[in-house]
Amino acid sequence: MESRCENCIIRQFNSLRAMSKEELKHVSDSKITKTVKKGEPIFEEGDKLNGVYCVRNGISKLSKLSANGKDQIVKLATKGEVLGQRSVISEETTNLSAIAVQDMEVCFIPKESITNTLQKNPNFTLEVLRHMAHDLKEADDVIVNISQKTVKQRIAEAFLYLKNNFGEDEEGFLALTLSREDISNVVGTATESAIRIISEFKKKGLIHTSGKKIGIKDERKLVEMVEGF
Amino acid sequence: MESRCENCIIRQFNSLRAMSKEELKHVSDSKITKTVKKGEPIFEEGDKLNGVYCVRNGISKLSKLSANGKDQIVKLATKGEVLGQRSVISEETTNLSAIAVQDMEVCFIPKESITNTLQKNPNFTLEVLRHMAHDLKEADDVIVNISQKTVKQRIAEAFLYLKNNFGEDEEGFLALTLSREDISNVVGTATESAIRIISEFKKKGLIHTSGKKIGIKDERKLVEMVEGF
DNA sequence: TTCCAAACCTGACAATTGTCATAGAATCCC
DNA sequence: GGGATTCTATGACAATTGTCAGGTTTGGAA
Repeated sequence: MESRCENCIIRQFNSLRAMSKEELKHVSDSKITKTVKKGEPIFEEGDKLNGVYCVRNGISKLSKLSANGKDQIVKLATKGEVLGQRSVISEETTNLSAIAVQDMEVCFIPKESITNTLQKNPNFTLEVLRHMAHDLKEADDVIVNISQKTVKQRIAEAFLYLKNNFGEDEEGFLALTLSREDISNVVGTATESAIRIISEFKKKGLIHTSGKKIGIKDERKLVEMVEGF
Repeated sequence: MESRCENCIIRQFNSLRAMSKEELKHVSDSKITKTVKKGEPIFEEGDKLNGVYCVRNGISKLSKLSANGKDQIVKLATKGEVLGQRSVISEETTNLSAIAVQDMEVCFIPKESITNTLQKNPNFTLEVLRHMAHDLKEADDVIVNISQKTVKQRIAEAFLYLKNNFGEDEEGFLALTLSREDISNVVGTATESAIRIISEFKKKGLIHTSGKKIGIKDERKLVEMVEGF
């Protein structure tokens, strides 16, 4: 894999593309590439982050622990996304945990590179701002969905989301396989409820499964369900 | 009321404080002060915004309509907050409606003043970024609360939030009086459920009411309830 | 003041969802 | 390969929440 940020394609997908050559060079010299195995944390809620993590490969769940001991998954981050930005910008401990749901490769970028650039390069700052504006809009959508839709609708929506964002494998299964527990943590429900609804979808022919893997069979009906029919 | 932005105290509470004198002068020359009566919209979901609105007085609810016809209130904005920033920054139509829940006075600032400054003044951009980072963190908290807490807990939490953020009047009632429907739209539940729970709280001596007005009587028990006792 | 519409409230019931208990299936590790 | 552990699955039940269908109160306009 390319080890210089200047040549890293991933950069095209995130705010780092607004950095100047010299800034990138500096980032590249100070960055550390890490591998994170499935199930391992990149960072955990409450950590003080000394930098951000640029995802080169794999997928991470960003979650927050609630008082009753359940995790709520707030976002799934993939190739090209930068984790920990918010924490570094507001100089607070992070409010979310980032845990790999697949083996990952990430680049740790010390916060100095980021904060320096934020102060000097308005284009970069603006680019980061645009990304955050987008995230905030998505968060608003999540709020409305969770509060106004039934668990059934939210699960149907989650499957469609997984298909649209992470695609399918050759056999027609969702490329990103989440445990039943993770699925329930995405939609904000009990694991048993999620399992039950998955069984129901299977019986109705909306999806097919093989072990943990889930494939979408009748996308149209799923869409209708999300919309409330 | 002071009509020049340079002298407006409100500015101290938001990102406008990072503007230079000349930038502020420009904003002040192009701004338009408007009054908005209770119940009237400042803008509505889907509108293309040509600027942002700086709240000088009063309170606005930011809400999003769901497929089933119910509004979900995502945030309550008060004096000093700037509405519509996200939409202007990402150059998209707004995803939220802003409706006054009290009579308001707002300053409309054309987007050119904002976008120009965003490109030229990194301090301003960084300041806006910090605010948005904060909003995003709050949105994450809302997601976790809504999905992991019961309606009862969320209503208790809403009352505490209203007290902490908007205070109480001389008689000990919450300074911001919301309709029962608005309360239910904040916590994401049916209006009847909200009313029922409010009655229950009253019976248990946690709150007292007078018409629409609600006052907190036993803050400690409300806090315990939110935490799950 | 009086009337009307909107907001508030309550009951009854049904649907949804969570909890607990238990069992089978898959996976990991030695 | 076998045993332990984790994940998946299902049933039974209870709790929560939503819906519908009335009432009552309140507030504002004529």
